[in-house]
Amino acid sequence: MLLLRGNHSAGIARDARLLEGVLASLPLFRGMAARQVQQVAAQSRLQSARRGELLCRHGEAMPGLFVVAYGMLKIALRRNGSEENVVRFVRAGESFGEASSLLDRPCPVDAVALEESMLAVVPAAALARLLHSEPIFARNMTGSLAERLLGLLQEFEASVQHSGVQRLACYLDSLAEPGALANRSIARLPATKTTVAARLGVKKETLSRMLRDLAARGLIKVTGREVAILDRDALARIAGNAA
Amino acid sequence: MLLLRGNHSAGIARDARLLEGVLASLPLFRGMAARQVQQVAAQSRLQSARRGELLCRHGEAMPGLFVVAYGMLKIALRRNGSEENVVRFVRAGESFGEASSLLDRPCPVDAVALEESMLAVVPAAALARLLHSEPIFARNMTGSLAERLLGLLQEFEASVQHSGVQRLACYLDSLAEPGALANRSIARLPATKTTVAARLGVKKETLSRMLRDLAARGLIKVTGREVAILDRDALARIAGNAA
DNA sequence: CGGAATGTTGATTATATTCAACTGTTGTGG
DNA sequence: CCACAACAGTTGAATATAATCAACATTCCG
Repeated sequence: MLLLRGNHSAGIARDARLLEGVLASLPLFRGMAARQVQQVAAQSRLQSARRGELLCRHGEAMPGLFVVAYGMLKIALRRNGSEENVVRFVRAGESFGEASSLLDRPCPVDAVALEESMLAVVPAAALARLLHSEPIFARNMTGSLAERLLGLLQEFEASVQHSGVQRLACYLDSLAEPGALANRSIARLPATKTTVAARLGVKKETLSRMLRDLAARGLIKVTGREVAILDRDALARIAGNAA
Repeated sequence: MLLLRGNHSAGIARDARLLEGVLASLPLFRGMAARQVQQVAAQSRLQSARRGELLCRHGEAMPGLFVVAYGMLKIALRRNGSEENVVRFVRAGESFGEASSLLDRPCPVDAVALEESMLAVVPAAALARLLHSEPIFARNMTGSLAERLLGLLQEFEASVQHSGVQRLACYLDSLAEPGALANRSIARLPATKTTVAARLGVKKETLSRMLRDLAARGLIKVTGREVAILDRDALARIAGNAA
């Protein structure tokens, strides 16, 4: 068992509690006895990651299920050199790597920390054991995988059938804070514009132009990563319309 | 229990056997006792479909898990009117609808029979029961969903990062018969060119032009739905290269 | 503070769509 | 069995969308 903060027993105890807490809050372990979750935690390890650190490279063996305790990751498909396409962001409390861990397949994507992050890593072997011994876990897992599948399908649909602006409009809407007045809101981009562009499946130049044009039409106002949404209805109309 | 061929008891018996055989051969039910599979079959029904028949429309309630006994389906995303994008073809022995049945969500896609087909339909409720009572089934289901997820991810990758010709080259290669000489083979398109175009994420005109150009370069020879692959290596090179 | 990373803007180009006209194929009812 | 309508496929020209290239501006950490 590798923990991070060396051999100070106080640090270890703190880490163990963190690990347990992170796992317990995951939908995957919902409904399981606290003792069971403790056992899983005992088989897992914590891993910290600095900004830009690669947690898992495409084609490498999958170390296991990653759960984000704090920080944020991007899951990206890479091609020769610098071109990449971000599939999704993984935020605190979310996980990735279920499918390839379960099937013991090499990692199909790159996972990169976008900021200082802390992760719990549950080894594939532990997952396999749980899958056989804990029916609740197996059921939770089917649910999670099914959710992920439908989500990816939706992503696929958006990327294939919507234009760049449509995807942007839709994405901004999904980021919009629920509060505030009906037609206005604030969206805070979760990463650099370049990375958000990759998430939307366009180049940074294209995103820049799209944002400029939406701003010129008075629908939004961009200030760094803050995007003030001035006319949410119009934005939704763009997101939904053909062309 | 609705069976198809009316009340002739011989027909019913035949249908019951067909149903059972179809389910038993499905990876999802691997490792389960014959008696269990029989029970599932008893809760399921057969459904025939003519060419072009819509089995399941986007947004409608999901009747359950569909398993193709014979024939072929396309799973497609539709947008206003006629535009569509084919996610995958479902052949005999394959299934679809696991995820949305399990989560009891509306059907995320359209499913259309491409030819005279016969399907087994396992109601969502039966799946839910199995998931709770049969640990083997739950495990099989995680495996199937994980496979599907990785497959979709790969599909996603291809569609986002490869150009039209690359996707075509890759697809032809995947259809190529393994036999014959090393560098030559035959690929038979599973559907009309228009549908294959939708599968590749391009319009029929674009597919037509791409095929013409590949033929002009001597890499393939097209005769109706038959595509003779004359230089498989060159094709693979196109599929793999950037641009 | 200074250099690297990030973002903007314009000009040009690549890729695929759309529109339109036409040809070929298929399956069905008279 | 043929005629004919519906569907499927081809081709060219014009167009849309976003990528690429290049130059410059800004921001952010270290």
